[in-house]
Amino acid sequence: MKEDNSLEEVKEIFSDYLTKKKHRKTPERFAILEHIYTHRGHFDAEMLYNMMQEDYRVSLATIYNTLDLLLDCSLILKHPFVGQTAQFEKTFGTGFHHHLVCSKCGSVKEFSDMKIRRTLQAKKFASFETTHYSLYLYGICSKCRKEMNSKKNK
Amino acid sequence: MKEDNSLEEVKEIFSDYLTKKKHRKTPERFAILEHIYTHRGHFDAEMLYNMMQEDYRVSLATIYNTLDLLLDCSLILKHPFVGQTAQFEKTFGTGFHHHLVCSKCGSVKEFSDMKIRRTLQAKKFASFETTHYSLYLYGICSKCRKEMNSKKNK
DNA sequence: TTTGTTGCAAAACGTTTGCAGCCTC
DNA sequence: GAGGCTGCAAACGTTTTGCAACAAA
Repeated sequence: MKEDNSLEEVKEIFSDYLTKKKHRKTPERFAILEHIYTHRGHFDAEMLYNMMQEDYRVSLATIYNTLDLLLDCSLILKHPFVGQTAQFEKTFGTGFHHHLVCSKCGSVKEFSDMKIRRTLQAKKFASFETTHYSLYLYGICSKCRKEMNSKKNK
Repeated sequence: MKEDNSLEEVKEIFSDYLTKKKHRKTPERFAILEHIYTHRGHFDAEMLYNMMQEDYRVSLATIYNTLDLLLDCSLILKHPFVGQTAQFEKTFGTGFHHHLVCSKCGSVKEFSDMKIRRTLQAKKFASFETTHYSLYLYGICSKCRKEMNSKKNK
């Protein structure tokens, strides 16, 4: 699947969703979707706002509004990181991955592990229909580990 | 391990931690710890504050301060649920468990799975020191599933 | 034409901070 | 007695809301 196709595909999904829910297809909404899908990695509302100021001006309120819609139709996901601002990520074309979160500096790295993935996907419940999962490993990244060690030696 | 012993044990851990870090052993800190460990389930700062008003008055600021200390010595953990307020949970005497979160009604259930636990604990990184992990499975709980089915049949 | 959506600014919310007085150590 | 800790209230940063103007259907 090519990047370009992915963008068109995603716009269509959003369009269908808006139609189904009887929401309006405003240029702002599609501009926001487009910026998200031509951007790499995680982002929060303000990063998206700043990024968009250059070529398509929208208000923060509209960004929050649209993020809710995109969440509802699963075109983005909201990360439950412990911290100040809500982090988002697009869901199409990113491949599967888990997250490493540094408890010290809050940095987030991604990793993939097939064994973990298989183990989790195999899990079934009688009275719960799993749609997706999120796995976060917390700890200290190498950068912070170095800083802590050098402080200790003082 | 009995509940009563667990409380004493936990107080000792906290006491040792405070000594080691050269922090003071104030009555407020131990009162907060005690309330947390005689309470079941998840809680947030304000719930704890309201709960404590009855028999030991502390300020919200002190609660936040103490929660940070308890996090630092791993007597509680902070849940990265998607949402407004930070959720905490005690770490001793609760057994290990993962979480099922219903995307429809937001209810949270716990489950245990040794295979998953072992797989995740076995994972090691060269440049990341893992301290803990959190796993959340999202989906639709049986109650919401029934509601959705009965709506569809109308 | 209707009514959902936008931008703006103000409000709300959880959390953090500054500071005077208190109480461990 | 010194300095960390507390309570209070004000400040902070993110997200939500109220409202008038606008534009999609």
